[in-house]
Formats: sequence, structure tokens, C-alpha cells
Amino acid sequence: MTSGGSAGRGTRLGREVVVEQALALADADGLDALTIRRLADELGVTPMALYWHFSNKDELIDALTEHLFAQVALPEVRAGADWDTALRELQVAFVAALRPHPAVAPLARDRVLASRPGLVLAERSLGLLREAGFTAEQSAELGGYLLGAVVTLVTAEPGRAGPDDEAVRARRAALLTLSPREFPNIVEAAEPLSYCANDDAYYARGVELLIEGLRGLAGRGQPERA
Amino acid sequence: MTSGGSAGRGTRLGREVVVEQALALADADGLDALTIRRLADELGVTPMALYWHFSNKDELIDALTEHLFAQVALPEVRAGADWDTALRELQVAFVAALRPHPAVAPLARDRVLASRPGLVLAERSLGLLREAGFTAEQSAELGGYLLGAVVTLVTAEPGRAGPDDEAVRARRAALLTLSPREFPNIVEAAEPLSYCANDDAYYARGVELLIEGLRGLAGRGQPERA
DNA sequence: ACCTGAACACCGTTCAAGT
DNA sequence: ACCTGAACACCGTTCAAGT
Repeated sequence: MTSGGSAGRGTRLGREVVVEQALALADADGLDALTIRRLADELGVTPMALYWHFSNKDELIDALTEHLFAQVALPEVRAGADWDTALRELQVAFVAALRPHPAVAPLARDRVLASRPGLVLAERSLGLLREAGFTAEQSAELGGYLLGAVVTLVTAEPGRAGPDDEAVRARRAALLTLSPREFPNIVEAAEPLSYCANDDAYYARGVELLIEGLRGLAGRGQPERA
Repeated sequence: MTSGGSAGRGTRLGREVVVEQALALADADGLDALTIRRLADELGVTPMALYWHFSNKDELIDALTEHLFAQVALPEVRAGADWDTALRELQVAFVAALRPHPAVAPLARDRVLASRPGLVLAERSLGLLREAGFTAEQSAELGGYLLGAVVTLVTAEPGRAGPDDEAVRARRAALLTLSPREFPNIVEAAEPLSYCANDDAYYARGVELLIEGLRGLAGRGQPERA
């Protein structure tokens, strides 16, 4: 799908060029399509050429993931802001960075602590959770939940297909053949289960669910802060 | 890792045998190790033999996922129970079914509506969300969040490694080399970030976060039910 | 009905060369 | 320093046979 050699044949290779082409490839044809050989092809180079810049595929994936975290436009820290609104803004910024790249978003899950941009994001999240009154242990755990949930949100990726898309119609049709007596709620929700009408609302509500959950937990057994 | 031919050499093949061996293989060596060729090897059979029972690998994966959903021990429906406690019980049961199989848990995300056991679980979840006062549309969306979050919980899989495991020690050490001025919260939480001390608590709090979030959302703009 | 064998177009990666 | 070429041990899958 990505036109061969879009990085320009004369371009010096270098890690950034490779990473960007890898991202484009994965965005276009999925993570499975991101292979060393196809990537090399599109860069107009031999597969082995990539092994000069990355010792193996995993290291390339690491670099790609770091690139992803680097895209997050961290909101400014406003003194006196509530922890929950600040945390919501942070997660929204994270979602915004991942949304263009649903195919590679899952990579972020296991690699936050593996690169500087990821660490910066994690540090900010942890700080806000601590502000909410959670212990270091709880914050670590909750931070993991948050990261995972946001990635899941983006990976599910409601958009990408119109309401009359082939796959969407097939799924809706399949659900509508179910027995309304046995699966009343699924049949009733066949439409929203097969297609998301409003992406922005989908993401907003997803983040809201998490913030609301944290607020609930924070209000419980946690000691109030000064 | 899995001993070759553990399904017995004389056993008739059949879909169930294949699925169970596939699950064992993925549990032992991860989803990547689950290949048609290795699976056939362990079943003492030619790769092509599997193509008689499944038209391709994806169909095998579908069957495996259905098997996973079938393991969920659905809690009894108690009339008069609160929606939130019922929903928590349901999610806990789901977690319990997935916990032994963290490597294949991600498969559940895209395949709930593709098999009968999955549909049953989804129907129950949707019903409880409707009870909470959410619309069909909202319930569909929230049901998706729930499913994804639970899968993420299991996939992160805190257990599996002791506190002095090689990988755990390496990660902790890496975090401890960070600047405490730049990453105070990460350094403080280096221990819980690299190792989860209590798995059961981890899962319980994860589910609780979600239920708490739903309770928060339900208590807001939603119409109260009779 | 159920399984085998050979073949095809793919993978990631190593190792020895080239310039 | 940066890239190529041939080779190795893997993939999923098709197609024609075997029993």
C-alpha cells in the first residue's frame, strides 16, 4: 500500500528514516505487515542493511515505540489545578498521540519505562496519582491500569470504517440473526455494537470512566492530603 | 517445553484435541510459539492434517477463543441483587477464567461476539449495564471498555515471576539508576513498578476501579430506574 | 473421511564479503 | 562506516495424492 521508496532513494538511511517508514508501513497495512524484508524493500535497500542500524527487529520496535511516546504533547502544569482534571488532560493528550497509529498502539503497553519520553509520561501520571492521595504502590498499580486502558481504547479503534462498510454491515447482520429472546440486549444494541457513530465521544467517555473510577477509589480508604 | 505428543499418539485428532494442545502450547511458550507446524509436531502429525479440521489458522484461533469463553463459570442470577455487585461478580468470573492463560487472553478482545459462550457473557454484561440506567448505546460502548480492560488486566499478568527473578531484578535496577530529581515518583515506586507482590489484590483492585467508574458515570446524567 | 508429501512464497537472522 | 549476497531454519498454505 505504501508506495515503494517513499523515503527517497538517495536518502542516507539512519534510524529516524527507518522508524518513520516502519510507522507508515504499520499504519497502512497493520503490524503484521511490518517485516524487516518489506521495510527494507520500501526503503530501497537490502534487508541486512537494517541490521546495521538496529541489532534486531525488537530494537527497531523499541525505537518505534519511543517515537510514539515522543509525540505526546504534554499539557502544561498549572499550579493549583485539581489532580483529576490534570490527569484527564494528560490521558487525553496521550490518546491524541496514539489515535493516528492504532496498529502500533499496543506496543506502548510494555514499553513505557523503556525510553525517556515514556518515563516522562509515566512520571507525570504517577505524580498526579500521588497527589490524589494514593500510596506509591497503589499509584504504580493504577498507573499500569491507566496505560493499559488507554491503549485498549485506541486499539479498539472505532473509526476507520464507515457505517456502511462491508465488515460493519456483516457484523450487524450477524447480530441481528440472534434470537431476541435469548440475546435481547445484544440484538437491541446491534447497531452500536457493530459501529461507533462518534469517535470523539467514544474516547472522551473512555477516559471519563477511568477518571471517575480513580475518583471513587481515592474518596474511599485513602488519607486526605494537606 | 510441552512434551511432544502429550495428546497420545493413537488418539483420533478432532477439533477439541487440537484446541487443547494449542492452548497448552501457547500457555507454555507464548502465542508466537503457537504455529501450525509446531502444533502438528506435538500432535504427532503432519501440518496439513490440521487443515482437515480447520480451514486455516484463524479458524483454529477462533475455536481456541471460544474454548476460553466457555471456561467462564457464570455466577447465578440472584433476583434483587444490585447491578454493581452482580457486574463485579461477573467480571471476577471472567478474570478467573482468563488468568491461567495470559498469553491468549488478548484474543478474547476481538472475538466476544463471534461465539456462543462469548455472546452469553456479553449479553449478561449488557443487561447489567442497562439495569444501571445506561442506554443501549452507552451500554455497548461501556461493555467494550470493560472487556478490553479485563483482558488488559490479565495480559499484564503480574505473577509468573518471583521477586528475585532475573527480568524483575533487571527492570528494578534500571529504574533505580534514574535521577531522583527528574523522576522522583518512578524511583520511589521502582519496586512496585517492577514486581507485583499480591496478584489477587491486583485483580481485585483492577475490577474495583472499573465498577467504581461505572458507578460514577451512572450516578451522573443517567435517569434513575424504578 | 482423514492424512501425507512436495512445493511456493514468505519470515528473522548469521556470516562472510564488498566498497 | 555502511551495505550486499548467499545461506539457514523457520513460517502459513495450496494442490495433488494416498488409504
